[in-house]
Amino acid sequence: VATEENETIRRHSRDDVATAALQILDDYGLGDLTMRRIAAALGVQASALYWHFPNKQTLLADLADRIVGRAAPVGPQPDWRRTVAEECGALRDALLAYRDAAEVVASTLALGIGSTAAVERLAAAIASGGFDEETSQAAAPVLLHFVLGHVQHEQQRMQYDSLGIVPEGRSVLDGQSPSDRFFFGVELFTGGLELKLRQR
Amino acid sequence: VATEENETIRRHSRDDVATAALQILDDYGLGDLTMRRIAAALGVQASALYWHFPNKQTLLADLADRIVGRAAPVGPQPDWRRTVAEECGALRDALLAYRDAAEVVASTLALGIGSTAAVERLAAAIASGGFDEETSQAAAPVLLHFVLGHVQHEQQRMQYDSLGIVPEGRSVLDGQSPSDRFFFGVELFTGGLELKLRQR
DNA sequence: ACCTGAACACCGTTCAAGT
DNA sequence: ACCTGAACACCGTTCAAGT
Repeated sequence: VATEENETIRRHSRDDVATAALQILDDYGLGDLTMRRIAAALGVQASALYWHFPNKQTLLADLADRIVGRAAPVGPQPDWRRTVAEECGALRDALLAYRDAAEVVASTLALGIGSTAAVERLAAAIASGGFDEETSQAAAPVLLHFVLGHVQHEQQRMQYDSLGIVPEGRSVLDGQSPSDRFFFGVELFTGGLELKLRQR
Repeated sequence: VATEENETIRRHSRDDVATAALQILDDYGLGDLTMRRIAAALGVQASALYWHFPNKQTLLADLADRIVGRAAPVGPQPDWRRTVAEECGALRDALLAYRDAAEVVASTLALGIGSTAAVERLAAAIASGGFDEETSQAAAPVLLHFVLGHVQHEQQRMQYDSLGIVPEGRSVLDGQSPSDRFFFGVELFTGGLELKLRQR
């Protein structure tokens, strides 16, 4: 007879739900990421998800954590500005790995839920330049806002492009790649910090 | 007998709808800004709104334009960095004037709808520092992303505070006001540009 | 020119009940 | 421990029809 440790009667775990949600996010975008759709992908009723997550917001925060958590570790760099740039690049790559990821992370950040892993990594990178805690802690969110805003735009553009829509040929900027523009923005930040350093 | 130029039979204009929506946004927040609620405020069916706006997204874009359009003009300043800071401050004030305004503007910006007024003002301010078109055009969105991200956080905090929720005492930053932190971020940007200028 | 009424195709969430 | 089924209270949007 079947015993209670029979693994085959196991249904879904919290992890299964998050994985299915991440898949839907990447395949269909945030607009199609509904509780009903996630449930359907798991062959389950929407109400079943509420055993694993108290609400959709919490699920989204979990997805945001997973996305940011996949950011590659950054090794030692020649200087602190390079460290910050590499850290931002790693975060950007992690966001670009999932459709609408920047929007997901930005919204959970704005709601004050979700982990502080991203800001902390950036703060640590800045602090490696010899800045005091106060400066690092103040500068990190500034950087993060830029990164999220920039990638959000990039991903929006990707959407348009995949739909064949070409909105307004922006003459001047066409010469630079999104990646170039991104690191230009990062350099503006580190440049500002550099100046602060020199003025001491 | 009544003639067709009788003004009293006039119902609502596009402007009335936007004004009512702006009022609801400020009083109840973006989450409660539904087509049905706007219609109710005007004493009208939700479907009536679709005579004035093709969809909700367009309405939101219009609200974003109105909010940004209310930003105070900035007079001549002692130097370009001050000009940029004042311009950012004016934009911030305009956003702080309406509840959830930063989120409204950010979302329409991300969607690629809505006017480019905000970026253009910032680009002009930067260009006043003697930067070429390419640099100004690349730097302006960077700044805007920061401004929107920052104010979004401020407004989120205001929400929490009004609900009596106090999320995690952030020891280090408590000494600085949101306004201080904002202008610190702006200075990081202009500092980075300043450095670029000196290196030429 | 501006609006109604009714409908369509959805949402997130709750909760008693099942296994 | 995990899920069903049914319901609740909503959404945005369409469209024929009214005045």
